[in-house]
Amino acid sequence: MEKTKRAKLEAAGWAVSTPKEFLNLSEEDAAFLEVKVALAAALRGLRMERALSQVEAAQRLHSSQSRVAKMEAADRSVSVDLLLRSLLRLGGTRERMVAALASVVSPVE
Amino acid sequence: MEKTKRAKLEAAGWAVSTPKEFLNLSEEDAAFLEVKVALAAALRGLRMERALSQVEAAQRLHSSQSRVAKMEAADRSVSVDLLLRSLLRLGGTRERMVAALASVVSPVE
DNA sequence: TGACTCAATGTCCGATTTGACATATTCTTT
DNA sequence: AAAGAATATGTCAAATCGGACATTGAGTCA
Repeated sequence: MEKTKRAKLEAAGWAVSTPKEFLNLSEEDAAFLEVKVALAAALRGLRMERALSQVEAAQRLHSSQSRVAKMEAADRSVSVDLLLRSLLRLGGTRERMVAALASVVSPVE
Repeated sequence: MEKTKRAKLEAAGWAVSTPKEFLNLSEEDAAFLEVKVALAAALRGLRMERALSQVEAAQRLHSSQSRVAKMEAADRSVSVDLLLRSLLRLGGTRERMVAALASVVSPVE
């Protein structure tokens, strides 16, 4: 959640806790979200390393700036498929993908 | 590729080689496919471990038997999102997901 | 301040995905 | 071999995704 939004909600009397609790996510959905967020972060990291603007990245991906922004924000309208494909197209290795996912590894049960 | 189809193609005089070459896949698309196939295999493995039929697995996933079959076959109509969510819902851990992906890890460049 | 670049967000609509159903194929057991 | 269970495959309508465009906001430089 964005800082301003969080502040507004709290000012309005809402107790804002974890995203999972706030959004009523099941354990599985939370885990899935974590994966998505990790991949989104990896994409941003890769783009930064390559010193590309979102516009330039979009060109290489045959996509648009807005979609790149949404990918990096792990937007609802972005699938893991798109994130993986984009990572690979930007030159990410399989190792890198796995490393990104490994960063969220922790027991589920 | 299915056995019968491959046989038919070869009978028709086609030299059938690797899926990548046969289908004209780019390096990225090939890598993406590998990931999908690995996740599909992991799903089947998990279902087997749990000793579930596809019908039973479908019930737990709020899906259908046919879709489970397609998931395990890494069908075109199945997204990585669906595979990941299904793995998690069947009780797969993040470790397991990562392990499945790690099995396809190899240099891209 | 104004012009400019980069990034974020909302919306549209064509394309893809998905649960469901029907049907076919394969496997197992007798 | 026949019957039944398990699995595979084709299709479709509804839901979701994704590229594109417009707009906004935030940061930078002259």
